[in-house]
Formats: sequence, C-alpha cells, structure tokens
Amino acid sequence: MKTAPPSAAPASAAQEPPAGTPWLSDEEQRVWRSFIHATTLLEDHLDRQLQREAGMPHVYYGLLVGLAEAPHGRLRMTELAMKAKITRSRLSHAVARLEKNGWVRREDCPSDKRGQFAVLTEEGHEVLRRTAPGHVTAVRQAVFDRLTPEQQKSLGEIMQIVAEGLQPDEAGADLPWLR
Amino acid sequence: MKTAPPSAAPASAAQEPPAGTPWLSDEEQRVWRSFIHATTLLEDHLDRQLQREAGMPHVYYGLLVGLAEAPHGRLRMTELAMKAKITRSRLSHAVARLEKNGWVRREDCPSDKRGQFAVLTEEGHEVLRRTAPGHVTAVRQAVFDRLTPEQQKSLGEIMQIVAEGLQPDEAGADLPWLR
DNA sequence: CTTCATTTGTTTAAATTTCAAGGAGAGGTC
DNA sequence: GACCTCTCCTTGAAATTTAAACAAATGAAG
Repeated sequence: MKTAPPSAAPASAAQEPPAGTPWLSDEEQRVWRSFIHATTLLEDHLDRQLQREAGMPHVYYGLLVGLAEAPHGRLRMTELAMKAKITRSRLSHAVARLEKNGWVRREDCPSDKRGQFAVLTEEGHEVLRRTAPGHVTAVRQAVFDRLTPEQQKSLGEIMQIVAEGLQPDEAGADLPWLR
Repeated sequence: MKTAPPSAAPASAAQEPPAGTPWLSDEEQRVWRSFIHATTLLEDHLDRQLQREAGMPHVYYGLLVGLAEAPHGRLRMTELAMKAKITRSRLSHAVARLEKNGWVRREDCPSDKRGQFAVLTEEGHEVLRRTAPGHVTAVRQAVFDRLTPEQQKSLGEIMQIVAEGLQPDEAGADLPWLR
C-alpha cells in the first residue's frame, strides 16, 4: 500500500486529481513531509525559546526587529505588517500587546490622520539587546550549524523562490494578500 | 549601516553575543529572512486554501491524513500527536473539534483504559477525497512547480536534517518534546 | 462641493493554541 | 495491599489569530 503524504493526499491512491494536477510522487511526498515537520518543529522551538527568554512569541520578536531596522525605530502599521508578512488586524493586536509591555509606542501620523506609527521604545531596544544573542544561538544550533555552506546557499535560493511565488505584490492580486 | 535579520539580531551591530556564538553574517541573514518569509506565507496560503475548501486549517487536515495513513484509520492519541508534531493538549482540542464535524470518532482502548483511539469516520474519508486534489494543487503551485529536481532533492535533505535536529526522540530529552 | 471607492487601522467575536494543572490507570517496589 | 512514579489524555483559562464589519480619512470624479 502506498503511503500518503502528511499533508497532501489521503491513502486512497490509484487515481489522479480530476483536472491535470497529479498526486505527489513518493519522493515528493517525502520532501513535503520533511518540510512540514521541520518548519513545525522549528517554529515551536523558537517560540518556546523566545517565550522563555524574552516573554514573547517569535512573530512579536520579529516585529521589534523590524522596527529596529527602520530609520528611527518607526514604521507605519501597514509597512510593518507587510514587512512581517502578517495581516493588519493581527498587527493591531500584537502592537497593543507590545505596547502594554512598554516595548512599543504608537504615534499619530501628521500627514495622514488615519495613519499610525509603531515606534520601538528604549525598553524595546533593551529587550532586543538582551535577548538577541540567545535567539541567534537557537537559530544557529537548529539550522546553520547543521548545514554545509552549499546547503545554506541552496536553502536561501529555494526559500527565495517560494516566497516570491506567494508574494502578493508584483504580479498577481494585491488586496487579500493571498489566494 | 548594517541591516539586521528579520528574526535574529537587532541593528546594533559592532559586537558579538557574549559567549561564543557569532551573529549571523549578511548572507546568513538573507537566507534566514527568506526562510521565515517563505514559511510564513506558505502556511498562511495553505491555511486559507484549506479553510475555504475543506473548512479546516492545515494542521487539522494533516491529522485526518495521518489517520487515513494508519492501519484502520485508527491511531492512539499520543501516536497521532507525535506523527503531527503537536502536543497532546493541542490534539485533544483539535480532535474535539473534528469530532463535532463528524470527521473523527473516539474509541476507548481495551487493553489500556487510559488510552483513546482517534478514528477517521466515513465522512472524514469523504472530506479528504473531496479536498485532497485542491490541496495537492496548491502545494504543487507554491512549491514543487517552482523548483528544479535538484532543488527539490536538496530541500528534502535540508529539511530532513533540521527536523532530525529538533526531534525529541533519539538523542536528547523526550518529555517536553523540545528544548 | 458632493459622491463614491479606496485606504488605514481598529474592533468584536469566534476559533485555535498555549500553558498549567489535574484525574485516572498502569507499573513497579516494598 | 500500600505507595510512588510515570504515562495518557483531558480540562479550563489565558493568549494569540482569524474573519468580518466598521469608522474615519483620503482621493479621484464629476
């Protein structure tokens, strides 16, 4: 009996999906399964590491980093949302939480009264300085330390391609951000 | 000014983390950034596709597939949790939800009174049959169709390595599943 | 100036996930 | 049997995410 992929097709083999697209081959299934497992385990791992050391999940940490990279630690909500690849709604909630922690502050936009800036506070900078080392270590141990230079290069190219294909900007639509 | 990685170190460069671990190089930062973006976008994409077509998130779909792969569409809760790389707690909630949908049924384990089996119902099988094609198509379009055979192979190897490194079984601990 | 469509960001409720316990049975050991 | 520990799974509350609707402001037409 054929083994079905963890997140693709069910075991009922012996036929293809209606229009065109064939099932995943055994090899493709193995790749896909590894991908799902690796990303699931990795996100869990990083989430816990950061929750423990920094008191926030990985996505939130990414938001602080995103702000730290920006000109004056400031970014319009929409820009930050795009940078982090999350919806504006999710960002609103996240920033509200980070604001309560004192890591981030909101500021009105002078030119556009609808606009809001998310600003990294000094405390925010501090948390990053304090927790970045641990996070980098975790990332290294889980990923880079285990891969050869060639694999790292390959990984970068592959992820770049996949990300581009799902990016809502250039080619396709641009509103619901996906689809 | 150096640009910091999306989820690693803040912009404050010019020094290394205290003990040993160096910051990510520019190239490593690019790779890591691509990785985060790709996986974030991909999971969002698949979640929406499945939510729309199958009325459930990607993880839940994975649970049904996991059961479909098992001998009689049956699996002990713990086994299913391990297979899907999620906590038993999360699985409990998930199965409760899937049970309400009629896709899954619970059964007591005769030999071990603590045990529970999660069983894929006929309706469960049906949902998979109906929605698998669309899911496979989504996965293909987002990933496999965009990669060369060499890249697919490489991706498999890399993900395999990363997953193994985070796997709680063999070497390290085995209880909190991570760490 | 009025209207209509769009953009920005928030808000509410529902769904999902996480976290910390907890209940009950299994498996020793004495 | 009493006792202790571990395992299996569940539970309830808190935190986070999603989905849908909304107010306010912008901007382009007309």
